[in-house]
Amino acid sequence: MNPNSDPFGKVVALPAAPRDRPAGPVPAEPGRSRYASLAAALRERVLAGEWPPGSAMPSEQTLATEHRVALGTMRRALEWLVNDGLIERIHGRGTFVRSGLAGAPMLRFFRFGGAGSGVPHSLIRSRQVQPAPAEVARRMGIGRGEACLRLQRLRSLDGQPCLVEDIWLRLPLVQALVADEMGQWGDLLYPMLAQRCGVHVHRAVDDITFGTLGSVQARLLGLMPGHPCVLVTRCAHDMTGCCVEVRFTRGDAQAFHYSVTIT
Amino acid sequence: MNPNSDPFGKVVALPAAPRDRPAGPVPAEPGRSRYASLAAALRERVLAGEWPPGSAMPSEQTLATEHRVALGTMRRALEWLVNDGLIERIHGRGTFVRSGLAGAPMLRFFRFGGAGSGVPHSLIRSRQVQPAPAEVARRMGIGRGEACLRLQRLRSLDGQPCLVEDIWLRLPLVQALVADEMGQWGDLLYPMLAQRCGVHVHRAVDDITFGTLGSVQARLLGLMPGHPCVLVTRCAHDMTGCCVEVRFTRGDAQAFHYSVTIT
DNA sequence: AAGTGGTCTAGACCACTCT
DNA sequence: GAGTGGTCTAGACCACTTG
Repeated sequence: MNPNSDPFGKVVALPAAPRDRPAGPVPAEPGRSRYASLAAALRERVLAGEWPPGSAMPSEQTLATEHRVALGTMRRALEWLVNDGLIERIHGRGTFVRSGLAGAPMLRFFRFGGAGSGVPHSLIRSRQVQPAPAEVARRMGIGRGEACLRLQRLRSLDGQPCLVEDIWLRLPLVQALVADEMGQWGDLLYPMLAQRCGVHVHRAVDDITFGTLGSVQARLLGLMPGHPCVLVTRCAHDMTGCCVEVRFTRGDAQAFHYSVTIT
Repeated sequence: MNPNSDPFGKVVALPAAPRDRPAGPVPAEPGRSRYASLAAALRERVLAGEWPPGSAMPSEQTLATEHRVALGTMRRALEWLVNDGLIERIHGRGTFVRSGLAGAPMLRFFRFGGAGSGVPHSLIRSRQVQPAPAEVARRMGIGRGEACLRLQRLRSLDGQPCLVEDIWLRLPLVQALVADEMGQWGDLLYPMLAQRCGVHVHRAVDDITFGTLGSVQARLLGLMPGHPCVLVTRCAHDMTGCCVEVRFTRGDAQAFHYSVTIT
């Protein structure tokens, strides 16, 4: 594998204040391009919180000078981080650390009759601190039985229930939500996680499989028990790669549709 | 929308032999970067067949000289075409026009018990020239009832039938297959299309929905009629964007799985 | 007007592949 | 060794946003 295709595997130990380094070009490690090293180094600084999500980074010119590389090289490194989804650049304004996914709408997997207002309404059916079952623990990378915050949620479009969700959140990361006033919660989970817990969901993996509805789920959705359903199992990660959420979403298989393009 | 995000919308009329153009830099159209124009121009030359699929293009240095731009600018243009999937570059060897998808395996949507040899065995159950039904015609962008080559195929893994396929191919593009000796056909359709018809599948869109098996399909798969199934509807396009295939693939919904990552 | 990212240049040098 | 793509530099100029 080209060592540059994943510039983040190995990270150079860079002094906190690169200005203090001796003169001369950055020592590019053998077999690794300079911009790959730069990208890895910058990534570390972002993850360390030097520039919090949503804030601006120094200009490319400043960074290039700091790291004693040509502007083009620094641009190349920043480009990597853009493709990686860690930062975004806005012409004329600056370079910003991304504040995470606004939402990763489950609805993109479904096509329900109603035109829909876009974001479905969320009803929290229950909130409990519970020990993680085996699958959740495995996916979250924690010990079986460790405490999680569990939310059971029913989502509706135009008053019509369409998705049932079983959400497991990592503690103590979301401790703030355990006793929080739920009346204030919006319809979107991730913006709330960012706002109330400082947890920024940066990447989510959705696993899609087929199954049938249990009796409780069926009743909530107004369908028959055993009705075919789609199960979307999501693992959401923060910037550092830590899994902060495992979610099981079920919806009518009839309403499912998804499109994939191959090139 | 940034006019550079799709550099192929508008194409500069370039003389066939750019060497003959008057001296001076390429006239970048207003609001369009030079490398975007270059990418569009090169794309035209590829589509026109100047360098057939699988063959090498001139070196970046040669192209840069021909088009009277700096090397870096030409590299940027070529990079576009790489991301677009039209060409690929190999360090030390050259730049090549991609010969199309080797395969876009349907099996990636399924997880069947057997370890599997990778490519499933293909059995052609029928081959007929037939008028296109409404949906096929619509997706293929042809008139309803126009003649297509229809293949019905059963795919098996380790001797176990797993997928039924209903394939509609555009005529007269695949005319060579109408009377061809089927015994010679391999298990993969696209390499054969390239070899026997000169049709290179460059992009495929798969639409996934759920449904139930008809009686014939069920019998072929060894399942009960009405059994839940996944229906993958594929439209395959060649380099020029022309839809050359519409395919309906059905398999056991229980075996379905797919993973999507969001960033 | 000042500061930011985006484009483009011209050239040096390196790494890889073939013969 | 010749030819290819990949990296890196140093600098000019343009386009966009903000005060």
